[in-house]
Amino acid sequence: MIRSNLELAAYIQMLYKKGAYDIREEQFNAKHKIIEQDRRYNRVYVIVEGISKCYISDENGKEFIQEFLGEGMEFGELEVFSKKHTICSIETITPLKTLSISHSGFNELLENDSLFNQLVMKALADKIRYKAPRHSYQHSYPIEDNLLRLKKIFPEFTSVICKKDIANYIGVTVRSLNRALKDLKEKNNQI
Amino acid sequence: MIRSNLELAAYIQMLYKKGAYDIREEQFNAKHKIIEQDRRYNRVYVIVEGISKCYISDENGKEFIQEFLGEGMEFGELEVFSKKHTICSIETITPLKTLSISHSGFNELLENDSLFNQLVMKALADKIRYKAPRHSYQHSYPIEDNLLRLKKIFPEFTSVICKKDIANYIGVTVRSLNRALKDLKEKNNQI
DNA sequence: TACTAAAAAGGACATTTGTCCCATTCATAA
DNA sequence: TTATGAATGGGACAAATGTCCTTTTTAGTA
Repeated sequence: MIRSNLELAAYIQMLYKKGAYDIREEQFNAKHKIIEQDRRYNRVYVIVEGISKCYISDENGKEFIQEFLGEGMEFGELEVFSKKHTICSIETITPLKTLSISHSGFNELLENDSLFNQLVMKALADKIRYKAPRHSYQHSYPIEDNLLRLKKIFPEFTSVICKKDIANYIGVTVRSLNRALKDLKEKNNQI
Repeated sequence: MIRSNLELAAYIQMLYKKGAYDIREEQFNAKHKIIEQDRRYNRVYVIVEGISKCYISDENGKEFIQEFLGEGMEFGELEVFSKKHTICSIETITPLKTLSISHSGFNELLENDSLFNQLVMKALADKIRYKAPRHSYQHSYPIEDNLLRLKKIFPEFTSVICKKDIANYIGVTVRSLNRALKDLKEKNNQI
């Protein structure tokens, strides 16, 4: 549920310590919007500490959360490959510490550092691998099943992530989420 | 709706003509399952001609179609980066012509051909960019809106793709799809 | 402490979608 | 040509989810 990539986190920190390229450290408070949908930015970020959410909002303001990003997850990288606007917003949930690098530095690294290249390639592949089953599962199973599944992979999710975000992650309304939680409680399946 | 990547198609054909690596041409009939979920394979495919579907099936046999793949789309590449089982099945819709390359050849290309590396990287990024808004849109809009949207980006979709596949792509039952189509017809919004 | 806004919980009802059927059409193979 | 199974279309009802609203709880702040 909260994605991470410890290998990438370790590697980017190693690069940072070596003082290579123009890697920069940044800190953000909770509830800070780092990236806004449909804009252009010129840095790629890797999370070193904390949790943020990556979401799409539609014209009615509805949010659909794509993933929760934890240590080692990168964002802003898609726009390096296809020079278009961002498709997601990124907002911190907890205070966040990141390392970031400019598009040109990122490209240099991809070109010259074969291990970095492989790590980024694998990170992209993992995002795809992860998304596919999640959406199909959510679509074809009732809310209760989705909650039990979340509980299994991340037992304390209800205390870290607010109801609205959980609902937007599963793709239902808060009302429906509450209903499902209540029903589970009555069945003695505490969440 | 039917994804394509003409740049990659052209590039892989150029490599094939040069006789480089171990690129091999293959043909498949319609309704042939090329890749089965939860298996291991050791080749990466690029579609040169035809249409196939990429789908996940659950334990009840329900299919959820991830994308329809057209010219230039690759499949089987995710398993090069993370050495795990396939997450999707690939089945042809029309007769299909592909070029394929072994995992080791693919890795060699990534390592030695910087342009190929970039094309693959971009292809992965595009798969992510494409998936995100699609799923969130499907989730938050009624079936009719989804159909009108499909109609806009691919007007003749109903004649190329069977009802079951369209339903599995949108993530609804065939019954619901038929209901929506009928309602649209009554509103004079022919599809 | 008292006030305020946001988050959480849930009642009542409407709407959408699914499930379970059955009838019809279409394509294909015997 | 006939037989067979798949694809299509839709009726009737059940179940899941959304919408709209109100109340309660919580957390933060004057």
